[in-house]
Amino acid sequence: MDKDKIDKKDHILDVAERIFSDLGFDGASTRMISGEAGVNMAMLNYYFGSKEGLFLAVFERKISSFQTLLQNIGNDESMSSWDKLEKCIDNYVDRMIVNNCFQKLINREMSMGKRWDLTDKITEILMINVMELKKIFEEGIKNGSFGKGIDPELMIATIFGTKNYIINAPHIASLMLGHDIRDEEFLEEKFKPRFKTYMKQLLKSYLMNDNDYTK
Amino acid sequence: MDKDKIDKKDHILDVAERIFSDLGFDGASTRMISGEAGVNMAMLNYYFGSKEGLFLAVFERKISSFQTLLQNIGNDESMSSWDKLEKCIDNYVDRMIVNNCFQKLINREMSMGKRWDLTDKITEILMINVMELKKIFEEGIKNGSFGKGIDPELMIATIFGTKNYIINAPHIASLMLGHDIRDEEFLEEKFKPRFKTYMKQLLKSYLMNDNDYTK
DNA sequence: CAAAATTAATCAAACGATTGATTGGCTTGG
DNA sequence: CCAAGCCAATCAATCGTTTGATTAATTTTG
Repeated sequence: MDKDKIDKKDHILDVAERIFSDLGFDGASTRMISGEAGVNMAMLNYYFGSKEGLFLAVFERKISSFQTLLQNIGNDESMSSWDKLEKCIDNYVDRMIVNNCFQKLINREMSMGKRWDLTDKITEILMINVMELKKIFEEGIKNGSFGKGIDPELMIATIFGTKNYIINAPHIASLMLGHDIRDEEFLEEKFKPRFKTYMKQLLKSYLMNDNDYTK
Repeated sequence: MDKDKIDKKDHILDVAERIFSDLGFDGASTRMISGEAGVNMAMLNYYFGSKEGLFLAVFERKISSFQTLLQNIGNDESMSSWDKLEKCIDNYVDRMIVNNCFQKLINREMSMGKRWDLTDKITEILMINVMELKKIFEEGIKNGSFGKGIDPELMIATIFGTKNYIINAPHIASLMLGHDIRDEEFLEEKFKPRFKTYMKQLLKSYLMNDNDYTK
């Protein structure tokens, strides 16, 4: 049956995603992935062409679920610029917890200079989110919701950067917060609300200033 | 001469630092490092014992140069809490540019779970900076300079996170800013001042609010 | 319908390349 | 001369990938 084939490919992708996330692209070996997935090594190349093809397949599957999610926030005419921004933040925070292994994987690969075709594809995807935010900021400036003196680009760096910092350095974050960040209950009940609140206050304070720098 | 030996070891460490930073531990090969350093491959093992030994040597050299560099601004009685924070930001931004290769290396290694002895060591170093900032924030809250409702821990995440985002994803950052972030002249003349200004305004807006959340 | 032909899926084995590490001998300064 | 510095050659291991054979499934044909 066709169903079985898809299930098997999906199972391979599940295993590959976990191993890639844990060990990175270089650290993960095709033998390990095939072994853990219970399939013959040659199947990886048979199905996905190459190790890199497998990695891309993992990536594409993951992001296809993202793509549509936040796409239409920006185009919603009924929301104010600030409401859109709030919605984006809620979205990012919720997703960052669920997919933190995968996010780590992306961040690691992005910081690596090599494998240009790969990073190009990742860049392409990430830039969608970036542009989405940028659009909201620029719209907000135009219609006067946000101060004229704000720096949209660096604000984006702050939004993603703060999120990534927590994800990439959970060891440090845990020490800082006085609680293991990987504890799911703590994450869900304490950290997520706190993080959302903080982010919104931080951005709001900055955005609602005119930040006039012509002292 | 002994001097020559030290110079050569140092040169190897220079090259190794750059290559490890660019390609990661797994991605960097001993042949590449030795080749680019212009020494025989066997010399790496002769000097440093192993690839991991070389990696550790890169770290220790860099860390030892850090140790002395960051002195406690926090204990200066003559500065206001805000002035201290400003000074810290200037410090971090300046340093981030100089050592961005190494910073990348640290961030990657921290996000990777393995090599615990190493991450423990890195954590120790990074926590010094974290605690320094935390002290300033808490002092500012206590003496009324900063609003009571602020979230010091997440602010720290924002400061380091924003910085790391630029460093780790220069490809994205460059696209965002419309200019290659690795262009040194642009970095020094345009980006650094802009980044400092943004950071200070962002933090100031947030800190000077009372952020009362009991709506 | 049944036999033959074709295609798809799977496997063990081996491929060439590259990895980090080691050897043994050559060179050289003290 | 002799230890330290150095290097070409080589090691076993592992890497991602390919192969050719085998089985299972599907389609075609008489």
